[in-house]
Amino acid sequence: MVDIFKILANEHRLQILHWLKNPNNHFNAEDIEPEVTDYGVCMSVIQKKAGLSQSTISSYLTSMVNCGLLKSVREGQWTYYKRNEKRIQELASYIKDTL
Amino acid sequence: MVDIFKILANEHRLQILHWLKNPNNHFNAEDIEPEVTDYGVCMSVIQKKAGLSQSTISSYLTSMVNCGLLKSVREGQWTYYKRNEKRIQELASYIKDTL
DNA sequence: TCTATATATCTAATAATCTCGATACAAACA
DNA sequence: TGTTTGTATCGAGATTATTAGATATATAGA
Repeated sequence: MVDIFKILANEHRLQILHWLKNPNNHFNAEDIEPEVTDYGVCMSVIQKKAGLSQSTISSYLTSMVNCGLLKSVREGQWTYYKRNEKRIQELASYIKDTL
Repeated sequence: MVDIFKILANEHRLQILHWLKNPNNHFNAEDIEPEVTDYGVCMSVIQKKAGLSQSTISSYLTSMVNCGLLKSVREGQWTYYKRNEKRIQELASYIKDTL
């Protein structure tokens, strides 16, 4: 559980999580088709919006997948990321009932 | 919100929050009367249980008060700490609905 | 095969956090 | 007033996080 909080203890990662809640509200679907799909949003699109380096975003996203907050799918040369809503609700429940 | 997650991103602080959820289950009320009261639990009792230095616990508790997770009351030479349940539930709601 | 694009990994510099001991302050009490 | 107990603050060394650039890998297309 500490590991999840460590991931959330960063402005940029929180933002990414928020953007991915409603990708169409935060990423311009017209400009970036087909990088926003049912699979999620691909790294380069997230990276451009975040304004951090590609290596930083890559390691952020990897860590978010590792702690279960995101899921990823590799499709050709792209890796798509989406939220793991189940995990996020589990976190909310944990704080509500157990923390 | 990031600041709250930073506070939670530490094993010891998480433990303290958990101990204070049910102080009587975690602190021996007989040994330490009257340090566990309606006001909460005093610092020295928390410090002894945590096994970290007094200065560390003091700054942890202060930071937890500052971010709203705990409330404190000074009574004579003691400072008592208890959870801010309202704030904790707000955090759970934020994660559930907004994050 | 050569090139361009997307992603992943490695290395390193800077910044922040962790944690302690020393010390200061504050209250209780002999 | 001097001493003890509880708490707060300061300064510093060790550890961890942040973040970028360089480089490697993988895929798609000319």
